[in-house]
Amino acid sequence: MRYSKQRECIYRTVMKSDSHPTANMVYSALKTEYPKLSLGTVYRNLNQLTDVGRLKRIPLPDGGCRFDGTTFTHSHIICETCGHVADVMVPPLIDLEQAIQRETDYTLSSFDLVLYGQCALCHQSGNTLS
Amino acid sequence: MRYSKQRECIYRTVMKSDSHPTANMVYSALKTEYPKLSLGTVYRNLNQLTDVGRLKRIPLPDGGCRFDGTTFTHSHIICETCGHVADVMVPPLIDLEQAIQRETDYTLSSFDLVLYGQCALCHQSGNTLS
DNA sequence: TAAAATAATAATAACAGTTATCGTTATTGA
DNA sequence: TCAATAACGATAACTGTTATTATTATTTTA
Repeated sequence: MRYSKQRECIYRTVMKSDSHPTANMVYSALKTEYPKLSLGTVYRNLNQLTDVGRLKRIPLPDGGCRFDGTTFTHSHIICETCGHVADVMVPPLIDLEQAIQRETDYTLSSFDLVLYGQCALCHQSGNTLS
Repeated sequence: MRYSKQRECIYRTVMKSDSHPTANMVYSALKTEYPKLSLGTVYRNLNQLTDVGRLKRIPLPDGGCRFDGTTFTHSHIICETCGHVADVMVPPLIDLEQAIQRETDYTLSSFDLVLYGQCALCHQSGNTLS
């Protein structure tokens, strides 16, 4: 993996963001400073950085996906009203592997826990989607 | 919601399938018997049935999504090699709500637990993706 | 250090899954 | 039975993402 200015910017943008940005959010954040940046470049680099393990991919139920610079094991809670994504450390799911072995013939390798709810802002302001 | 022959077929196809079919799988399963069936109709009805709560949507990490006629609370384990999706009853995540309250300001409403691994067939045959 | 080799880029086309449009058909309630 | 309208089929459009290709930038090595 060769150095590139674009990759460094893209990586730093994800790292310094606390909003688990999408590819498009990264692109928007950078296009003012680097007007010639291509959206394809953003996707390519986010994927490469993910493959290499420097970023994590968060697939969303609507098909989109977000990127996370946090590497330690954690889950995400998504506000069903405004779409904000927050980090959560969940208690270790100790019984999980035993349950898998009991109920299926699968070999477990990893899991994604995605929580849904409403963030404090949307909750207190009574916002809804409809 | 008005009756339609197409909706009934689509619903029954998901219910009797054990493979958590995609919209396209439902379409393929029915197009021989109903050659004039439109893929748009399949999507429209799967979405309607999901909105009404008669089906559940399983969003996959690759952006695709599958549908499930099982209504009771359960999770899914996905074979990373062949893509097969199996049902799993996971032990109740008792400490989850407390962890959310401790760490975030979100109100929890639901969660999706998606497990990844390898099914017995792929495991014993040594299959890999690459 | 200069030149060759080749990753990475920008621009853009292509692609997959899904949703929207619209004229037609089928269900339903009066 | 017939008017109102939900649902349909066919197809266009849309969204998020990946592939292509000619060009540019980084790295290797002579």
